[in-house]
Amino acid sequence: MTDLNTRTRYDPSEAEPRIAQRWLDSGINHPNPEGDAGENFSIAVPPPNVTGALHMGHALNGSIQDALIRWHRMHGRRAKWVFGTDHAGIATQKQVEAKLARQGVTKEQLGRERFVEEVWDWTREHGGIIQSQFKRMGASLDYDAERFTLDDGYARAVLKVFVDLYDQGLIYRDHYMVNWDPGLGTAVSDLEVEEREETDTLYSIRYSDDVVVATVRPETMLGDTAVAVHPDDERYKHLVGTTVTLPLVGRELPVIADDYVRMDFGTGNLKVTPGHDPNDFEIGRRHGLETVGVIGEDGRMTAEAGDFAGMTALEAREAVVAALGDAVVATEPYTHNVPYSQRSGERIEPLISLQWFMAMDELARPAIDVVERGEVKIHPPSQSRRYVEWLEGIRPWCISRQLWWGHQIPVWYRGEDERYCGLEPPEGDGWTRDPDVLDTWFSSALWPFATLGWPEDTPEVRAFYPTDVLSTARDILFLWVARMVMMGLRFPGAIPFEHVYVHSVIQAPDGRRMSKSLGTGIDPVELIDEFGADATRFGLLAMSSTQDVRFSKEKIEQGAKLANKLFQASRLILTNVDPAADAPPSRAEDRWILSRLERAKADAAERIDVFDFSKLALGLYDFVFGELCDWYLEMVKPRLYDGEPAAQATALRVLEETLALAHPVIPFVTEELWAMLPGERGLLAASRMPARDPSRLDTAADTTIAAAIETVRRLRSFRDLSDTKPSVILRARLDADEEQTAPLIAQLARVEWSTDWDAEGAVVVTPVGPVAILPTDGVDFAAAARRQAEERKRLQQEIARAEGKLSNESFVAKAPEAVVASEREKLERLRAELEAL
RNA sequence: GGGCGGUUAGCUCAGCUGGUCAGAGCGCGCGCCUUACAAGCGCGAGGUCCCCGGUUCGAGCCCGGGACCGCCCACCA
Repeated sequence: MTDLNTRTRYDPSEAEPRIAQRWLDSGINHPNPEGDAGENFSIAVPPPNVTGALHMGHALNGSIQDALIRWHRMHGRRAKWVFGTDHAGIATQKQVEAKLARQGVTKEQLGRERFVEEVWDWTREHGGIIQSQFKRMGASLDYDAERFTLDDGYARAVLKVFVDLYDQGLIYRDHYMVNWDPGLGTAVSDLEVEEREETDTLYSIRYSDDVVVATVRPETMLGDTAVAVHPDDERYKHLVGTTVTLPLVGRELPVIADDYVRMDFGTGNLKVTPGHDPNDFEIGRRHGLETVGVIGEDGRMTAEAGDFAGMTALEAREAVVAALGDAVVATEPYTHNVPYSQRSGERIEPLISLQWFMAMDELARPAIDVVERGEVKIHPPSQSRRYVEWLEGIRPWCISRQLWWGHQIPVWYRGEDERYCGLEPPEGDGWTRDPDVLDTWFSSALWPFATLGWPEDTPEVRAFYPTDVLSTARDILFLWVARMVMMGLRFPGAIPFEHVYVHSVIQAPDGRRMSKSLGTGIDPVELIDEFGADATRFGLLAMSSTQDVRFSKEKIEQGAKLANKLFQASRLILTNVDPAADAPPSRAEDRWILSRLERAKADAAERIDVFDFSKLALGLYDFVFGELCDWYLEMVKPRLYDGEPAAQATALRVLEETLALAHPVIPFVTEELWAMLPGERGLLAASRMPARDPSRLDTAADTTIAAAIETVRRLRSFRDLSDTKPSVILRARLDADEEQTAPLIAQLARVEWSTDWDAEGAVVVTPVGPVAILPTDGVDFAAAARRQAEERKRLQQEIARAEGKLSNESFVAKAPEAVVASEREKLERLRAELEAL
């Protein structure tokens, strides 16, 4: 162990690359596809964008999933953590478009085929980054079976699902109101739209003597095809069935009655623009109204807008208001929610477009059922309510995107009315393929099974589907998780995962969202550089929770301390034990640490079970610091130096098991130290977690050592308060019978037991009985006496409180006996302590 | 407009079914280079558990009301 004699500090930057390579070389990340999903353990990683870089969310989720994978692998299960990336249609296409723009080229100039080639080049160039970052984290993903949502096999799965759903009538094409992103030039789904509160001007516009409408978007009036009033509105009943003339345009608008209209808003007259407002669209469908599109997909006014054609919507707004002149009877500031595209940040333009949709009702029902029946368990449970409510209100999903990068829709057209949908192009000439691609989430929805080779009946599918856990942040519960459940049930015919763990979102230290654009992001790779991967993993797990949390560097530092502490403890133990040492525990402290270790093992198992990673990490820290290092190692040190076999064997055993227990959280340092343990033992990552041994739980030892520890604490406290230097050995007399731990207490508190029964001294009350501190040089007994007086006062107060409680008749009468009894015991104890003082 | 979560030590957070529950880490103060670790060790000071009512022998913990913060959902021009 010369190594440990010279290495005085654990250096993650030196050790981690070395260890990561050993794992990769070992093949443990790539389990054989044998057995069935019940006996194996699998997780499909939420696929990062192919050209993405590791952010805090990946790092946290990676730490969580890897802890689970390592834990279950160490329990003997074939553990597969499916790795791969997502083609991320919009995001990736945008990157390449931006790159081309810097070269002064547009994608149209290149043409579709060459543009897609460019994107492939781009993904190949930037695609390996996140993989290497996951490796730095120590994530034991199955890198050897990496998948990509656009690779051939995956694409076949996507097209098969499309064709099947098309054949079943669940996928259809329709002219329908969609969220149009004018910046990207594509439709986006409801989930990709976010509302922002804005203050605009609300214009009141006179259409006729009787009709005044209100709108924040005067330019849309050009597309009005009706005016609506509430059916019960007495003011306007006589108008229903008549028409008014639309100013500027001259179109005759029927006045219709519809429940949607609110009588108390404005005048109670609603302009109806079915072409540019989702509500008006619905009204239009109910009343068979004409639809006029005045804003085009380029965000400019169409020919339908007459004189205003070609203007941007905003320019048209001003122009329309100006043209209306006196017809604008009032303006007022108005605060309302405005839809924006999450992808481009552009204001969403609702317009009618020919798009592909997926009917969701039939798919949603089973996905609701499996959660309600508990076949899919969502943690924390509050999230399952959100999930169910969302699915119950689900609407058709717009799955087509006007992009070039993605799975092109497998539908061909010929002439006006011939249409073909299939896996292979149709026979014959003159067919044109639908230019649109599928929403990226369409392919992501197949992730848990398409990655395993479905629709083929592969050994991987049989061995690892359904997966066990899906871990993700809250924001894609609907976007992704719900859709995977629907597709899993519909296609392979089984739930895609048994547990959904919804982890917290880590916010910036000031509570804002971590984001590049706000400048609030923290790069996990920099954390790994500075503190090591173990520290980063530990810190992220420690700060995780069921709710959002603020990033705290302190937790990462705590992780670094834990890694170093284990390293130092190993140095102490491994440089002082004889590898052959073998003897059963001989003393209370040996039995105590084995008992505490057993508790720590049980505790960790419980935490893993309930997905409480914070307490898993912090519990390890508490055990290593608060029990193993602060106390046991300090107690056992002299015996280690003396070469006592029982001490050596116990220390070694506890170290070995502690390394194993901590491995899922801090894999690197534990693997490093494992290799230094005596004997040939292979990789820790491939080893079995030490079996639980309830026979080690030892209440007697727990009590004995807890008393000794408390005694040491009180003696140290006395030392400090009496200004006694640590170097001074206190003379003290133990006025009680405590042979078992008296030497231990003497050692740790630096006292020397005296048998001078006649001497007077300051009394320190301890759990093992009163200890008299005898006159010693360098001890300020006056200070100690002051301290003792304070202590006496505190005891008196507590006694008074306990007495008060016990003399309260209703307390004694109504409180459970055990509570009353323990209160009595407490009072007895306090009285005894006071007496001793 | 609905729904959910939060408000505990200077900071970040724990506190299970109401009865040693007032805690941890960091920070702060004091003291120590004690042959594993000074990025360490020991000791210590910090809290009207957001506010107001209520239930109870007893309430951070339960109930009602309020304040502030955050998130999600939603078709009100």
